[in-house]
Amino acid sequence: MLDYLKDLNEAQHEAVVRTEGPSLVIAGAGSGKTRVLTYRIAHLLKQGARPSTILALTFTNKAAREMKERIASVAGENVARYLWMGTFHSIFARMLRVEHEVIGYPSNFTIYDSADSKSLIKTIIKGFQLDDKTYKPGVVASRISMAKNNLITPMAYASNADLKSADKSMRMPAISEIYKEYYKRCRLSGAMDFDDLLFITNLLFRDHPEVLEKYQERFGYVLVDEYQDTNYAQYLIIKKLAAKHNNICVVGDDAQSIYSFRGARIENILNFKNDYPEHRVFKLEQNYRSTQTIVNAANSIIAKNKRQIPKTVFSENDKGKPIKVLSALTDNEEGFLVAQEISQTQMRDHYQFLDYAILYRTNAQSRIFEESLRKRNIPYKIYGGLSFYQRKEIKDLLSYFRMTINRDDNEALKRIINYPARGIGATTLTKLETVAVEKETSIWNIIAALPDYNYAGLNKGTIAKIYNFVILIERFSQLTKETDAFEAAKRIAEHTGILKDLYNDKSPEGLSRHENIQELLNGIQEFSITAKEQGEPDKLENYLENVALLTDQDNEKDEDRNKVTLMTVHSAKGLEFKNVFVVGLEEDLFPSQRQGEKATLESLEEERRLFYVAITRARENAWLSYANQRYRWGNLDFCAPSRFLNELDENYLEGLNLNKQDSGNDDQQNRLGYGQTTQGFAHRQPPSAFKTRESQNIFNKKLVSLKESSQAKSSFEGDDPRRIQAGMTVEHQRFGEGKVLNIEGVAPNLKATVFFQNAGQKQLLLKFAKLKIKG
DNA sequence: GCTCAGGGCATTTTT
DNA sequence: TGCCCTGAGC
Repeated sequence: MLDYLKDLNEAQHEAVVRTEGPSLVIAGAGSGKTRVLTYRIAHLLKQGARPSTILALTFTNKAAREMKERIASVAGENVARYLWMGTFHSIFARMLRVEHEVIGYPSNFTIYDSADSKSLIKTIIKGFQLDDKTYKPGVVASRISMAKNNLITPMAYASNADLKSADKSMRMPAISEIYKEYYKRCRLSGAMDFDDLLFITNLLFRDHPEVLEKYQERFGYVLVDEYQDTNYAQYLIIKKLAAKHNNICVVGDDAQSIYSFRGARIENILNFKNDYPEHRVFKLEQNYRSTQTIVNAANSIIAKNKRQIPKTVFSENDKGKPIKVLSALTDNEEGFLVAQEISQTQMRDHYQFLDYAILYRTNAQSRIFEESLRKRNIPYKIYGGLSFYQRKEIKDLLSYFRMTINRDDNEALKRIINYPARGIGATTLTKLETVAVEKETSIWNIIAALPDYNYAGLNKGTIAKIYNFVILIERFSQLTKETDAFEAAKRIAEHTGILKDLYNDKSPEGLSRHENIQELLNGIQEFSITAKEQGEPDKLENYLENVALLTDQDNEKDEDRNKVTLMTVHSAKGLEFKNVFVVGLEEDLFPSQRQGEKATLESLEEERRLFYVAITRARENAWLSYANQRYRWGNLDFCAPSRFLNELDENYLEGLNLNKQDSGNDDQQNRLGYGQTTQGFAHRQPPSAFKTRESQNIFNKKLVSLKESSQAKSSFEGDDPRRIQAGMTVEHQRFGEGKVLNIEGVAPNLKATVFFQNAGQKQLLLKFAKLKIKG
């Protein structure tokens, strides 16, 4: 019995079996955190705790699913099914649907994703006649998000002097008004945004103690994964829910807290001991993932950080090879070096492609590596960028679904009222929206009862078109009630003409859009089938409940398995690879080292942790690479390697060849800069680390040859005719691939002579010839 | 109501 | 370099 406990070391074992009272599990990178969490739950179940009394919260669907599967394999599927296990957002969305009456929302409330939020904010800004260059919707959205994460209501915001003066100094004094209006309109639309799911849960618990008590009573055990990433709203929910039984177990690693920009508070984990004086601490310090070299090198980076929970992460694995530093003079060379290393080590040491990951700070950095991998025919996959559920065609179809479930959903209505085109344009929509705002109701309520509103001043033709739209949605609503999710979805896709529309579009983009719709329908079919099998509700409404909370990483394809992974360091958290390249380590990419940015001690420490997270993804080998010079936004930029490279203990490195100099204290470093990064013509000076004569000479020599060849070398993808230059490879719809011989004229009358392999030399007016630029 | 030329702007991201 | 936004013009 309990043989699963045998897999655990002493610290892990303790953390699993001490189930009562508050527990803080400090889990260093690769120390078996997920294992402890799952075994702890399994252990609770074995000891007789009912699954429905266990609340386990994670940050991603993937983490929740994996944990659930592992528990199912230990404790049985029938038990695992009844656990309250999921992401913060999905669990509390579920709770809010049950408790909708108390908070004055419909149970079928829509969940607005960030695009919906932004678009609503944009309309509000326009409606207030504010300039959206000053009031950037994204910035306003993040202010509102910040407020909600800190449980500041619109009212509280308006009377908060600090926030108001901060807004004023950003020249956006009206944010508090926008917040108020945004909050109101979400309610009128029967919609919650992501932050609302936590914010309103907090309001629910604050204003309805009887509801809080019900859940406090229910959850005998509360477990939280990645506790260092919780924001204030999440922190408070957990604290309240666990207050009765006090069986709270949080697992996390302060050294991996890298999400402060989205409201995560490292204080939550640092202060756990104050919140629960009678707590126990379990430290998982043995790293099972990586070589000693990697673990020690990573430790040496965060050693400088002041605020941390003391711990000694160690590895008993092989010492392993030193971390290799690749210093390239240009970004192209960096890409080349990385691809070369992959080819060589892969052949020499028989690795598969899935054993490699390339990690970078920003998504935009992926391009150069894509290119270099493509040149060597190395298969790769990229995470990040446009997610499946964010694609236009998917959002359009989902908006139809949303409208059939919650007709007050203004954002959905605005997307589809004229898609496919039915002659209801922007002017009409503005009129309708104005009336809706005036009457404090949803647009649907206006168009469903147009005569009551004097037809909103519309002409006869338009009224008829709107009437048809209303009928269509009514019909779909009926349909979704009568049939299962798949049948309803399929019929909607057909009847709206979306499917046919995309089917007729034979361009590559149209083809892929059609495929995407098919893929979505397949997913819905799968949902319908499983729901039926498990005896759960199988209506479109039920499918829609969670789809807003899904992301790309929730549907990985099989054919993508054996490929090199390209992703940001942030999204690599929780993953591991045998071989990891941490690339683009220029100082310029780290705000704490960028001139003109205010670096706080906190942000500097977080960047060290980011670097720590990156390195500890590697099991066997790690590479660190940087380029001293790259094209950024059309300018030649000089970069120094990040200071974090200098902070690494060189005993663990191979190939670091810098003029190390005293880097001074953090404050001095923050004021160091190497010229300007402004847009325009300002160029940077070579960094001081390269000011020895020798390195300067190499630098200059390389630079000259680079400048000479940059024209021919430059390659990119896109179809902006302004970017087309002689020497480029382009693709034409009819003539296929060709080489641009010369360009004359200025836009819009750019003429290009292009040599096509199959069609000979052609003069094209770029205005009419769509050329896709190829790498 | 749609298309296209030109301007302007660029962290990290899960839900 | 890529791409989103907008206003002008059809």
